[in-house]
Amino acid sequence: MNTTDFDPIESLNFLTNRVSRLLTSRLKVLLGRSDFELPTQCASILADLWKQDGLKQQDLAIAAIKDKATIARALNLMEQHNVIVRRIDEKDKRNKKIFLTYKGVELQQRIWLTSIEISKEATQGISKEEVEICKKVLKSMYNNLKK
Amino acid sequence: MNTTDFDPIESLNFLTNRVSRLLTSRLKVLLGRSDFELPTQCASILADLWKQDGLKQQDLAIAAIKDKATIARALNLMEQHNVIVRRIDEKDKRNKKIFLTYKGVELQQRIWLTSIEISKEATQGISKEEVEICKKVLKSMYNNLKK
DNA sequence: CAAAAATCGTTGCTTTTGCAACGGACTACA
DNA sequence: TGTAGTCCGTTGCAAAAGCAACGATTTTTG
Repeated sequence: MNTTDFDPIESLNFLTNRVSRLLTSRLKVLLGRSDFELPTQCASILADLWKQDGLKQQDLAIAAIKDKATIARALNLMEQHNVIVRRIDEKDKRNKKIFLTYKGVELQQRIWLTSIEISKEATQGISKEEVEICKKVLKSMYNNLKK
Repeated sequence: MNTTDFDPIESLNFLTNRVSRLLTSRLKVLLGRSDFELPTQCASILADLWKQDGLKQQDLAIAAIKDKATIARALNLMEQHNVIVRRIDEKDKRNKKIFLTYKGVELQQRIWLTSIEISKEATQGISKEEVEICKKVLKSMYNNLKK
């Protein structure tokens, strides 16, 4: 085992971590310009709510791979800003279901458009085929690791 | 623009974020078993030091895309645990150069081996060619976004 | 049917992180 | 040469995030 064999930039852990961080910080900058008054993390939650209105908090915590307390506090903020609404699940009163308000949907649109813009910046000079393969591999890794 | 067009799992931001988080949490679990007494973030710093002993703190902050104060505190911990040594750069006394101790090198080895193991888990069922393309694309994105 | 175990969201506490301000050291320019 | 501006690491402070414990509710089990 030779020390010089290893290069951090060849490690998937390193690469996904840095790219993710750079994409998020770019998102923060671009959203900040158009008075996005919430912490960037909320953008991630909004994305998860995209196709699945009515999720409970626990679902969101799992989807975001974060602690449920962290999600609860983010939702508090979003509720204060009238971006989401919490409603108790009558079928199981332990759960609170999360719904987007009209303002929340608007925010989603803005985040969506901005992410697309950032993806274009990020994949400049890379062929579409290769980007697609990259996404496919990431999806497989996600499924492998998700448990 | 139709709401149903969007699926978060198709977004590079989402994918890199989740895969990175899952890889890191797996790393935390596996290192935890073999009494890795430092916060997981230190593993990332150790990786950056792999090929470039003698970096200054600012370099590490940039490499890790984190605040220099955050790095300084992580280095404090690592110094307390005799994993690294700080030495003032005599040529420019503003800088402190970071060097690994013997114990630090040992740690690196352990982290390296563990990352390889995790990568194997994560890429199970994916062809090597596609994994390579994925890494290549991530590297390009990294360079595009790094500025 | 009753008691034990599990699930969900909240709260308190601690750790981690980033931002801003500071002092010490170097550089550039007049 | 000296003065202003820049760069580096540290510290104080505030925001963000995880862990553990709790009450309320539901499910399981005997």
